[in-house]
Amino acid sequence: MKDVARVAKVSLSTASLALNGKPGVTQKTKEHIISIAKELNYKPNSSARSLRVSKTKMIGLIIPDIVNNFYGVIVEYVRKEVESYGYFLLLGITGSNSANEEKYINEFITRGVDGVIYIPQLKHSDIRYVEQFDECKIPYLFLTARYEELDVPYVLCDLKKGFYEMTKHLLEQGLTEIYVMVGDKKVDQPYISGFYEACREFGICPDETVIVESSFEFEAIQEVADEIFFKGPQAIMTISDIMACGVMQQARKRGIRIPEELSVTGYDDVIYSIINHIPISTVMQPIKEMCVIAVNNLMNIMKYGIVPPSVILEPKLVLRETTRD
Amino acid sequence: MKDVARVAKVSLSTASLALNGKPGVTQKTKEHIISIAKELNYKPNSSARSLRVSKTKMIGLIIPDIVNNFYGVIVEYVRKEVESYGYFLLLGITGSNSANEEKYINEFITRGVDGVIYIPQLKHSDIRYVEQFDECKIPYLFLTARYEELDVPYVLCDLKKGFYEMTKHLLEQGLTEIYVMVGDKKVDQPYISGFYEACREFGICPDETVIVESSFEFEAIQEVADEIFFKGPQAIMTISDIMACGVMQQARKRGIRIPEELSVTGYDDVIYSIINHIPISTVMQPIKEMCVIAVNNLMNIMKYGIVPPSVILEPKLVLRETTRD
DNA sequence: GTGAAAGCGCTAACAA
DNA sequence: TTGTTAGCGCTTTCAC
Repeated sequence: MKDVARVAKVSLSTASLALNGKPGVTQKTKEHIISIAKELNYKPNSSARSLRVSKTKMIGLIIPDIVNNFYGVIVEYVRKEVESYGYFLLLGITGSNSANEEKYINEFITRGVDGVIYIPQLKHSDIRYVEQFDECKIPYLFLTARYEELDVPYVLCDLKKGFYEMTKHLLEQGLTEIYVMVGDKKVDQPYISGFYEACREFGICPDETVIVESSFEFEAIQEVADEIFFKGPQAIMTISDIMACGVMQQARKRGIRIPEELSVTGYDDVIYSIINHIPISTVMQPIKEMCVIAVNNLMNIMKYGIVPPSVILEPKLVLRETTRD
Repeated sequence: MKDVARVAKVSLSTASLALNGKPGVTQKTKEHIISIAKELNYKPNSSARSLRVSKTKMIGLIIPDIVNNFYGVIVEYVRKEVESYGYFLLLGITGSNSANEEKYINEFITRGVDGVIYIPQLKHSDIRYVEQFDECKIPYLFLTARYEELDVPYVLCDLKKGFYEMTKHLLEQGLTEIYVMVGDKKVDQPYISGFYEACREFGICPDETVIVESSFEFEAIQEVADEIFFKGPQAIMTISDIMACGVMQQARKRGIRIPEELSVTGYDDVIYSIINHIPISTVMQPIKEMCVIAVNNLMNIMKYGIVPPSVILEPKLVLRETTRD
């Protein structure tokens, strides 16, 4: 910038004002300076600017896993929204590992992000990590999750309700032998509650054995599916579209016809449910809306310090071909 | 840091040395300083450091699309590798849009990344954008692509060879009515060349009508598939696993049995080919290897200024259930 | 409307 | 081994 100022024969401060489009410079000198800057191929140094103004124009986003399409979509929407505000997105991918979550929290603080959108997988024991953001006065909010013990704004979709609706739909079709495949009974409690609530309304009360856990490894899903098949299920509900894919593949190996002999449902309504050879019935989370609201709310905290109310969005059934009509 | 130094009763520079683990400080004072820093919850300011040392410890990665699993996997491997060197990954997602590519090139320069890994989709007319990196002396290399007119190191997988092998495999099974679905005939020339080379070896020379273009929209793929079905194909080869999914879904709608009546092949060997109800035969790109080599090569340029030779890796056929044995 | 100068937090050369 | 100091590139207050 020094060079630009020198060549344009103005002072450093005038150059700065002009290049940042701030008032206090004649239209003519401004244009002159800008043209010189272009000529010299001037590129501002954002480290210097950040140091000076204590703002980096960066927003951090912490997600568990980028390979999963669900988070890929989130990244895309958050990025678009964040950039529309003139910010740049910094991505932290934790692999659902608490230590990594802490690592990225620190990384973001050190790099000086102006705000953070956080999809936590933090165990309750490690929850205090996030308070670092409070100490450093960095605005943040949770996306797709919340912790009752923490007074942090969040935006998420009502998982329990989605699972409740899907269960109800299956029950209404007269299906009773329903099994539920989850990742972790504790973590996935909302889905399980939704399931039991619907059952209760239909006057049935399946015991705990219908809830089965599986890791998210594709082979593991298939093995667990096999175990369920053994019990003669009429329907297998899962908590993610990719799980549903695993169940269906195994069903094919066993010659079980879908949906005639077995209904299978996913959750999230991401690409896996759409591209599968037999499109999968699932529960839609309004991902785009969640992301837009999250970014807008964060911006409000950043700009005006007002903390907007947390929001819980409605899920929606998407019935395709793995359930009967 | 000033506070840390004051509380520890040492000078700023001593604190700096200690906190950065540099020699020139007694073990004892060092530990003392570090403990004080922890107590005060000191977090270094990387803007200041970057400004001072003209290094940001950030690597930029430019990709076309994060929703696509192929790039998601790349991000994951590149991130892991980059972080093992103590760097932080900055992501630029262009949506295959030249203007966005330029935007991120500038963004990365302004933010001062120390190096860039670039998956370009740049039209040849816009190719000069990348020379900005040269002007700013920022090391960079291409991943999954190269431009003959540019003397920039690259690492990629031999697309032509992969398609050649798959075509040969199909031909060996006696299939002759083979159609090829590409995105853009120009861009996807390597695949097409591989196809024709294999055909030539088998003494056949299909005319140009067997090569059909489709956008990557899922509905578009299905429509194009329908058009091909009309011509009575024995096999449809595609250039991506997700395209193969689209073809297969449409085949199901038309009651065409796979692989008995129709062989379908994908490309890349990413998650879509694995989780599909009928697992898809495809061509594997050694993504992990590509990423590791790319990062290592970039580091070598950054550290020693030596430009390692570009590399072209071998693809591998992965035969699953959408082709006959 | 324009310029001079201070200082953001840190590192590194040099002095002690 | 430790301390003093200059300066990285930029913004912003204040004087002119």
